[in-house]
Amino acid sequence: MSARKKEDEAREKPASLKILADYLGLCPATVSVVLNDVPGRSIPQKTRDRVRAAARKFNYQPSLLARSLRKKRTFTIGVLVPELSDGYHTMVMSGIGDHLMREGYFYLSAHHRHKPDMIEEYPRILMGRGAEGLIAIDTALSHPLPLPVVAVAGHQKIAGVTNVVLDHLRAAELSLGHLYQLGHRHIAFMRGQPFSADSDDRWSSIVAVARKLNIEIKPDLVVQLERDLTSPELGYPVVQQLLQSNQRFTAIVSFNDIAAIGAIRALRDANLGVPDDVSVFGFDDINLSAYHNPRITTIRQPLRGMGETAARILLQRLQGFKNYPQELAVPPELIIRETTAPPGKRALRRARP
Amino acid sequence: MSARKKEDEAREKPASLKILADYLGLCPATVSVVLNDVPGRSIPQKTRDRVRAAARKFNYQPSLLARSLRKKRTFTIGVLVPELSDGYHTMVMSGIGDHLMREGYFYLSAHHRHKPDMIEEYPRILMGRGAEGLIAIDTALSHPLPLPVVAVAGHQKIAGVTNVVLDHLRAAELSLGHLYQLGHRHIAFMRGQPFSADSDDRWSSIVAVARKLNIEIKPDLVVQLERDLTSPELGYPVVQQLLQSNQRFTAIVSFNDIAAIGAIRALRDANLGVPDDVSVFGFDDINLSAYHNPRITTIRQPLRGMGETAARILLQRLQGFKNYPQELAVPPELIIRETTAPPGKRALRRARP
DNA sequence: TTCATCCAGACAAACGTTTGTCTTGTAAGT
DNA sequence: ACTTACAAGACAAACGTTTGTCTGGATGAA
Repeated sequence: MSARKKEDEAREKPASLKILADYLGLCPATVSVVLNDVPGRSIPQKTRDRVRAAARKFNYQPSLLARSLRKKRTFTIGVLVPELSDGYHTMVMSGIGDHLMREGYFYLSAHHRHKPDMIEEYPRILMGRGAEGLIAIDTALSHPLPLPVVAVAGHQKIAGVTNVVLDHLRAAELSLGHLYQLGHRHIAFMRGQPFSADSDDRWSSIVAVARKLNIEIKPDLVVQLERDLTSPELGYPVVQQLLQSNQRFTAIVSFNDIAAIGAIRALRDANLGVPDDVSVFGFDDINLSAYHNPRITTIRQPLRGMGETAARILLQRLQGFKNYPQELAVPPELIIRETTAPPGKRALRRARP
Repeated sequence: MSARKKEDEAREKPASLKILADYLGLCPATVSVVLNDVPGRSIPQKTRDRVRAAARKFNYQPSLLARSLRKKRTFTIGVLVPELSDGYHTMVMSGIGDHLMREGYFYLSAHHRHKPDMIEEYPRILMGRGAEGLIAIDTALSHPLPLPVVAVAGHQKIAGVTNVVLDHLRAAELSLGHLYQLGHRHIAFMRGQPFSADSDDRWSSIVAVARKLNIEIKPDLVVQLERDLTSPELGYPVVQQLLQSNQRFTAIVSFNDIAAIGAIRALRDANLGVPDDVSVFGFDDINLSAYHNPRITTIRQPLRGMGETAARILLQRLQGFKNYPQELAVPPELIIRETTAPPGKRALRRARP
């Protein structure tokens, strides 16, 4: 009986303020005042209780649409992301979502698959839907927008856009430093896809650090990722290509962990052991890197933390905080596992036929 | 100059219908009529052109808030999900997002981490925010809701909720059939966490198929996942526990691929080879299963397809389609890779000390 | 009694749209 | 010249809130 009643209530559409007011013999404004605890209004406690009881009884849920229209606050953020099923993006989104929901905001997400027309169109649509601010993950924004924007892994400096980025120089120091210390001098590199926001920064940092360490970057040992994939298949063919060049190398610096997994597989399929013959260095430290076989040595990006940071900055900006940073670099962390070791002999032997 | 102008426009907040109307010397209603191509209204082409030109000039973007309030359509869906960073959920969400955006809908997602009070609260909030329907992924809804709901991997039959589920019986036939055919008779099982919607269905299907195949399920060879994790750490300790029981088994049926990876690692750490000593059977076929070392034999759930199906059904229901199915089972697929092989000798030897 | 005060709540306008109805002005038909 | 008809657009109400102002009545003080 009581369960049945509860069920019925849950089935009903929430009542409007007017219905509630009619039922109570009050006017909608008064009901609104009570339910929102508007200060400076004198409503006797008895009436307040009646109103609250009725609200419960009718399962009243204010329409955020109407409220937003009136108050010009929606507590909604737009999130732009290239792809929903990718580990990097979802990790960042997870941090974003955590922080936003904790602060009472919701978010609309839109994925654009790096298509420029969508990247152009979605911010407008999201604004039309009341987004108060935007967070863009790995998205190549091209011009300023009339609302606060925070970009994660954005590489452009755009007015009004706060960039939350990894400290790529530090990351390159950690990765190349580690390999150098192990004794590697002949290192192959994988460059990220042109559409990926981090690609250029990460590459120029590597170039800078390699120069500092006196590591030569041979053009033949640099391969370029092209495909828009989120599976290890990404890294497989380029490493095959690398092997066919027959150049000597003892280590590969992969663009990310996913590609590193593909790289390891390509090496294995070519009968090369990791790390016995070739060391592989990942990037990101996704969930699975620690459980891959062999466990992947990598640079950890605090992805969830970057998402939270992005959300936090955006909310601060929404609250009128003016002196927001134009860029915020977060420090990477070196995670040494099993895919790196001192240079192997077979790879060298193989390179001198 | 032109670029500069374009930039300025992009910086401006979109103008309202009233501003446009004032500028044009028309009334807002007329402008609305033109921009929406309302049929049955006679507006001369000349005026139409003027209106459209002005809309472009002022970068007009209709407020979906206001429109929704008036039309009582928001083209917004609420998505309930336990966790944003999990591969299973994001894969399904990816399918959902694809279909919804293709059809001009946006979605608000909310993650609840399996907390009952949030699962109770969020649907209300999402409704308040104008969600026309809900998609719940792996979420234990407890009662009917006053709007169309589609559940992916939901295990309850609830009025008004369409369940999109995997055909678990078929999945069990495929997995156990495969192991049986290889010669396995002593099989260990991993049961999913109690809060995971699929756990019970999957288990009862396994029990049913095992009975049919005359495979005995020994209580000592059944371990229960408890922790709310999305990393392989999930499967590690339970397999250690299994090994300590010192019971003979030649194969493990894991609850999912993530846990299978943890299981493989636990076996390896106990000096047992996969599949030489013990076969491991996964579930889900996540991106990385094909690239894990060894490649994981598993059941593929068409996750993205399930997401798309869920979104499609929901949209059909929103369009007033009444004869929607109460449940829709999608067929799994057996993916044979490297973690299963005929029973190993060492595992048997080990079990008879 | 006569103000002034204050309480409780009503009233109205506004947010930005959409849509049904009404009004003008012009052109065509008789 | 007088309807009739239609084109072009104005007008108003509505969606569900919020918020500033206003009012009627009760209460208190002088």
